[in-house]
Amino acid sequence: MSRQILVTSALPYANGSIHLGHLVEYIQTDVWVRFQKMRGHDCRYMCADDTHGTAIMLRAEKEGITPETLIGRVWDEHTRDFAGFNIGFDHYYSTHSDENRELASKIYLRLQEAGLIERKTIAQLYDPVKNLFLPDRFIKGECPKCGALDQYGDNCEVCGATYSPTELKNPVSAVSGATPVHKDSEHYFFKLGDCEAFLREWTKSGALQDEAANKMQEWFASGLNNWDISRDAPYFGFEIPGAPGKYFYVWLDAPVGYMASFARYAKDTGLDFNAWWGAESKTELVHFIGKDILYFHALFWPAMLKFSGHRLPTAVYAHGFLTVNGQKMSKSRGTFITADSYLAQKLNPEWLRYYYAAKLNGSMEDIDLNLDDFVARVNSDLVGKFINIASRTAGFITKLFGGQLADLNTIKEAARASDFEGDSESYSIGGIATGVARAPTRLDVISKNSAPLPDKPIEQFVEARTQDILEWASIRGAKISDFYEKREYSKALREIETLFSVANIYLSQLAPWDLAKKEGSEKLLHGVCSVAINYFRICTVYLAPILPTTADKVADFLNISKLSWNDANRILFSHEIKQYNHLMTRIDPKAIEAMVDANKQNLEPTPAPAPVRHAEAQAHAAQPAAAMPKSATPVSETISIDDFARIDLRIARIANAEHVEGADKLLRLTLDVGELGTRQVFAGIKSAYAPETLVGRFTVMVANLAPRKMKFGMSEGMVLAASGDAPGLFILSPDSGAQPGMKVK
RNA sequence: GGUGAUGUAGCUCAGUCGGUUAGAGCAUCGGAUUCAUAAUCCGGGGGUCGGUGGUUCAAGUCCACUCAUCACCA
Repeated sequence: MSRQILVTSALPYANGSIHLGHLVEYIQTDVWVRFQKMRGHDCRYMCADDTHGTAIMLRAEKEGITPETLIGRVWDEHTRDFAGFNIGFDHYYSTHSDENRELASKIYLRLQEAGLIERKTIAQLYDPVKNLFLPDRFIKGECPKCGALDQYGDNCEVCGATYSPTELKNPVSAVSGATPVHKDSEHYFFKLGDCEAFLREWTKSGALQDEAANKMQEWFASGLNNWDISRDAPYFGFEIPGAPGKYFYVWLDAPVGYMASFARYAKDTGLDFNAWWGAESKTELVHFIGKDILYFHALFWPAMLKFSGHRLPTAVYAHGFLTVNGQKMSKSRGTFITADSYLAQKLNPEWLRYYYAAKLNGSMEDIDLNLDDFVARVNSDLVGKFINIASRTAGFITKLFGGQLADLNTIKEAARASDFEGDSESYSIGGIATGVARAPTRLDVISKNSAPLPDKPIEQFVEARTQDILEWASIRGAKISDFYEKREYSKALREIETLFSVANIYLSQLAPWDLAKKEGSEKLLHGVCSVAINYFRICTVYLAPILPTTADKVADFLNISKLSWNDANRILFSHEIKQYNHLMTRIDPKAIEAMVDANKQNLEPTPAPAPVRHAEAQAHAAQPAAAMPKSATPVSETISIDDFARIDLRIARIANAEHVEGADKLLRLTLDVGELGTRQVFAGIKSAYAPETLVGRFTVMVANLAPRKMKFGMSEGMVLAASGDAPGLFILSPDSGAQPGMKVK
């Protein structure tokens, strides 16, 4: 029976680029969604940008643009990055939408009717210069416990203490540098404490992983506090109905964004919103999230849904974080890798999808991206064992059999031609048991216990054995689909990798290259290669949720329509396939190094903490530089705007960069300046940059600097770079979106 | 600080209700092979299961303590 499933991933915050940490979640979700769709279920994948909050407001202000412009630009970047990794959202929206405003207001009003909203005046730190209440993360000062300097308002990174911002010694506003003052304000609270009985019950509904349910018990034990859902103006968000000057806290309307994204999608496609979100909905609602935001999705969100008359989540699946080479992602190590920089190195997104899948399971454990292991695993398993099956047999089909696969009987005979023996748990070839025996096989269990299992006599297992290698591969699909369903992708891939192995053993045993030299073996040769191609096709079906692009390429190569899960139960015979073109190349480790280098040098002013989403938590990514006065180079003499306008600054793409023979400090850059053509510039940046890491980067150049003849040739401009007393040299980069030739002003 | 999770081969990970000699892939070493965009097959070596103590006929697995790492603390 076909299920109706609405799936979401957490909404990325519109204040930063998508990086490889984010992608764990989107890839995890996308694989699950694609799997469900392949099984024939009606599955819809919703997401959106999370766009509200103080951080967005200040970031836009700093850039001199409206928040709307900022979130529009980030939406473009995010959707482009996601498309680059084949994340197949059915709809990707924004929380800054009419639908979201309406739904958030409606939910709020219903909670109010239910008596779950209360007002209370609280004192908060206030920036008297910017006239702004300060979120915890925008206040810095000395830790009240250990006295460490320059700590955020919620916890100390030195001693780990947590406290409230009012306890901070010598507090300073990170926005203006002013000393914050205490100021009273009336806030609106959602009475979460009143929902405890319901939440305790819901915890047992099976929607949560065991680990998460344990966590909930912890939270219940420490007591549920009411939730502050309002923020004072100025704030970028939705004004609370009936409360002028008060805005919904970003975390209130963020999860409503799931609903709003669907509402818009439903409007556009004619679906019935209430059938999916009404209290009586028969559909499934599945949220994929990071473990950091469990609190919001396991407490606030179900309580909001319940008491506003909506359906509840069927499942909330939390995953762990990404580490790179065993450590937290770090900008200085170059392991804070953006989605964009991965794609810019022409790395295949399916490699990463495969590697993540090989690591992912249904738990909240962190997963590690070990870059050496990444290269090894993709090259040997994915390309060497899987792709190679087609690569090594397709040539025979094309050259000797006119691209035509053998007929059904020939294939069936060839599928039984090896010494292959398999039951559903293990297999052996030539009498040598291989592979799957990591868990005891059922037959082993029987001999170990020296008595047949009560429900299944040993004869059944023997009968269940098949000598048909294709049938065996087909049978294993049940186990694989079970693992996909449970998000145990690493286990699913283990099974699939066992299939690769069997195919290669089969081929080495039947040795088509020998058959091709032997008289009278044409039929067997044809059969063996056709078996291999069919086997490859079955593997592709199992891999398709992880490797959608490759699966499409395989379908094209095999000259068939898009693969569905049931294709693993069919044999393709007497069918013409196309000529084989290589489906996937190996990873060049140099490209990985280059990507890491590129991320090292692309240092933003401040690091964002790894995979944290959402406003206040990520606020220090938007840290203004003005916060702390520094001893600095004195400012140069004042100039007029006209003086400044005389300098023609342009965006340039570094088309080429090379060492200059005989020069200690210089690199020769060829700059693409769009309509202005190309310029040759000698830049004194050899000490800081390897030429190959510069190619393709965007920077800013002075386009109207008088050309200067140098020993090595003409220099037709100048590249802008920052340096100070400390060692280091940093060339400027525009935000993505800038095009060569654009004027900087 | 409190709570939860994790720690198994050089690397990445399996290991179900405690049960023979702790498994796989990669890496490494030896052999075979040449159809394959150097990719496959066979075999070998490699382990104090973080540490200490306990329960048990039997502990990677259960218990206590301890060390390290990670996360959460609204």
